[in-house]
Amino acid sequence: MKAPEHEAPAGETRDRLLDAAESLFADAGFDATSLRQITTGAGANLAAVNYHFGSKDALIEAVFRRRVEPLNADRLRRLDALEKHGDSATLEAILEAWLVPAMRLGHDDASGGRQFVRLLGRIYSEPGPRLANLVPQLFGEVFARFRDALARALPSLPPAELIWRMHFLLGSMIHTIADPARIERFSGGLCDASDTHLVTLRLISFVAAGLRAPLPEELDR
Amino acid sequence: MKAPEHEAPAGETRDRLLDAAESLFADAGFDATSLRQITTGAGANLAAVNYHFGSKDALIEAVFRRRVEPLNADRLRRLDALEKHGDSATLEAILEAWLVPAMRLGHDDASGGRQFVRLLGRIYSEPGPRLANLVPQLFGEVFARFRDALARALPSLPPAELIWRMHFLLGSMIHTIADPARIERFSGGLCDASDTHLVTLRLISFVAAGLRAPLPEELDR
DNA sequence: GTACGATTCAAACGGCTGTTTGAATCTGGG
DNA sequence: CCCAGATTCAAACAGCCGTTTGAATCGTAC
Repeated sequence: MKAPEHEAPAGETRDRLLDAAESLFADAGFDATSLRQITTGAGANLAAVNYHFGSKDALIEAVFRRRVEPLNADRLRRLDALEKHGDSATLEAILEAWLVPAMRLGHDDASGGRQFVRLLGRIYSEPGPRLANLVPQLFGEVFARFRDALARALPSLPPAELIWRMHFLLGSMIHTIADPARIERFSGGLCDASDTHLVTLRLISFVAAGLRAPLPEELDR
Repeated sequence: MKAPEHEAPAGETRDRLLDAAESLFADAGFDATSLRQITTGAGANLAAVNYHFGSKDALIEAVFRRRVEPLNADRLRRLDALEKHGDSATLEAILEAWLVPAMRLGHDDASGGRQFVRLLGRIYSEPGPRLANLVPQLFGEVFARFRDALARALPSLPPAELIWRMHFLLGSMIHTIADPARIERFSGGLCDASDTHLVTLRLISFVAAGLRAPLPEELDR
């Protein structure tokens, strides 16, 4: 009942389908990528997707789940480590625990992480009901954990204002991580996104300052 | 050679096609929206799109051009007004000149602006070569004008670092404008995005603080 | 009124889509 | 050895896609 020891291209069919789908989705989008392209790219039969996943939509969801679960685990592990040290963690340290795992994933050329983060940026702007319920499902728990940690690091910020600022910082991070080459095109080569550490440093200093900004008087009532 | 005085639904066929396309694209995306849906929604014949625009891709581009040109004009007019007052404008005022026109467009229920801004958020993450060259084409000149204005307001910030921070700020703004209801879902109703003025205030105070953040020592060399 | 260009229309084009089917093949356990 | 279950396979399914065509219709200028 088990799969064979050796496969033609590499690994199990199921994984090869996920790899091919991930890469093709990143390049062309979900709708523009056909099951025939995916199964051909994976060296599998056309029916393989429906056999292993049930439908194209279920395949898309599986592509996300495979990467997001380790990503969430990495983020939570770092946050736990921070909170173990008694008093509340630095703002910068919390942001680093959120950002670094995604940044690492996006620069991991060995696995398909680089392709995946491009999808991750699209999960928020993708139209239609296909991914609508996926974001809270995938990230809801981790969001809440980081929100609480940030609230402890910024005790004078009202809860609703914290959510607003987390919303802004999410925008910055997604925009940056999802397409590292974008800023190089955008700046005409003036900016260099190859050094992950420096990008992280820039992004954290930007959003940390935004989080710590004094409340406009008009909102302080 | 001119069109008739009165049309069945409203306005010229060309405009009705753009309206229907804009709304359908916003709801379902470019690929998932068929020309048949668009022409039916516009009360036009299936061949109308290819007659008036040449192809579906050209229609997509026309949808963007129609709204972006007035948006750019509004932004530049505000920036010009700021720079007329002799010395360099406040950081907050420049950001306002950038943000308010888009914010207004997104809350204009009469025209299809509300639908359009959802597309605007997608133009950055949309895969494939279809929109690849459109962003610099539509926004390149206006970007450059605002970059120069920001550079004058932040004279101690190195040029490359300014681009990085503009990149972050763009992420926040796009994320916020493209889907005003997102934060209400995201916050479980705790946050209210209905008051444009307050949202603008929050966003500007966040990104202004980020722009003014001191350079991390590691980058200050 | 008639000729002309612009616009609309119904119909068809070839091609690609996601999914299903039923038989063939493979693999490990009794 | 052979059977049961898991996997693969080729083929076909109905349906929708964007685009093209050529004729019909419209409004206007002559």
